[in-house]
Amino acid sequence: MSSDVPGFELPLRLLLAFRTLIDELHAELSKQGHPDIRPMHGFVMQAIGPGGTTAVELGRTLGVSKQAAGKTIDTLERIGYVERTTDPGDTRRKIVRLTPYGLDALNRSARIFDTLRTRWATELGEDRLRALESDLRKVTPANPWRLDMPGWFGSL
Amino acid sequence: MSSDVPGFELPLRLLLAFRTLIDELHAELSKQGHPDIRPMHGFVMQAIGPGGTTAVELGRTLGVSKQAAGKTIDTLERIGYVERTTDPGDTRRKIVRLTPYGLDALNRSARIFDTLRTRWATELGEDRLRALESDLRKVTPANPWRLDMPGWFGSL
DNA sequence: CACGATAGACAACCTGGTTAACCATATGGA
DNA sequence: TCCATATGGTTAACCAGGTTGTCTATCGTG
Repeated sequence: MSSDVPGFELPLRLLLAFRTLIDELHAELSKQGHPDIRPMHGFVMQAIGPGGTTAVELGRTLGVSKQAAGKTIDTLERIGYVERTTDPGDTRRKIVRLTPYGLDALNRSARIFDTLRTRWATELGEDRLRALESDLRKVTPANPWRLDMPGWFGSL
Repeated sequence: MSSDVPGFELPLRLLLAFRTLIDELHAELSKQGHPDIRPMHGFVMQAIGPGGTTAVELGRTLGVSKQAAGKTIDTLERIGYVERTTDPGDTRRKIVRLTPYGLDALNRSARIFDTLRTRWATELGEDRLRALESDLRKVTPANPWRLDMPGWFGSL
């Protein structure tokens, strides 16, 4: 049957695995000149992308309200990771762009994640890791950016 | 190499997979008479266990402050999932115990998780799922209850 | 050109964290 | 035995990151 694993273990392990990666990422980022970055900031910056975005658009991408997106942008702006510039073609819009510092954090994050992935590949075997990735893709939504976590990234 | 997967995908998929399970759990719990339960409550109740605990102890188990644990207990008490009784042997301590309603939620959660696991086993194949579980165990801490997520279960 | 739709900001509120301070009770050593 | 210290719990003030509702400014179209 299916219950030799007490129901709670699988979800817990998934969460823990995520946490493990994120914790190590931030320990490393901290060493590499980004001590103030918070776990979700990396995801938000990834969602902003190199081309920039707006608060409304970011909210849609992340599945949170435009106000929540605006607050997050405020924070990111305050600590120097993004900047707001007004769109010359539409003065209502404010384009949010990564600063060089923000871009640096994003690039370092990607490299660190690659390193961590390599470590997992060593621990599990490349084949097993690929299988794991493939299986995770099968059981999760196609568009990974539609996080829809008002409260995951947040309350819970 | 390792970068045919853009670094961010693995952590994201782990989080999404967790989310997927939790969302379906709560959709189902809601149908089964537990509409007010929040995602973390199940984990907290699991951490409380059938024998009961105290605020300080629960805080230690979950890796949050005793005050935070106390607040969570307040909430759980308010919605009827736990009750506080004073310890006759030490009048400072207040034993937190699951109510029958709380126990019911916990039991149903376990059953629903089992059902979801079975669905994954169908989608992925039992062998693949076992491999996934085994691999997750390899890359996560031994004690899954030491969540240490002040801010995961929480801010981020 | 007026009106509806859109972008952004602001306010009030909620949840689940944090520290700090405090009170009551246990407990162990002089 | 008594007092100092440690421990359990509560309260208060704060923070981050969500929510909804309201408001203003601007865009774009009939």
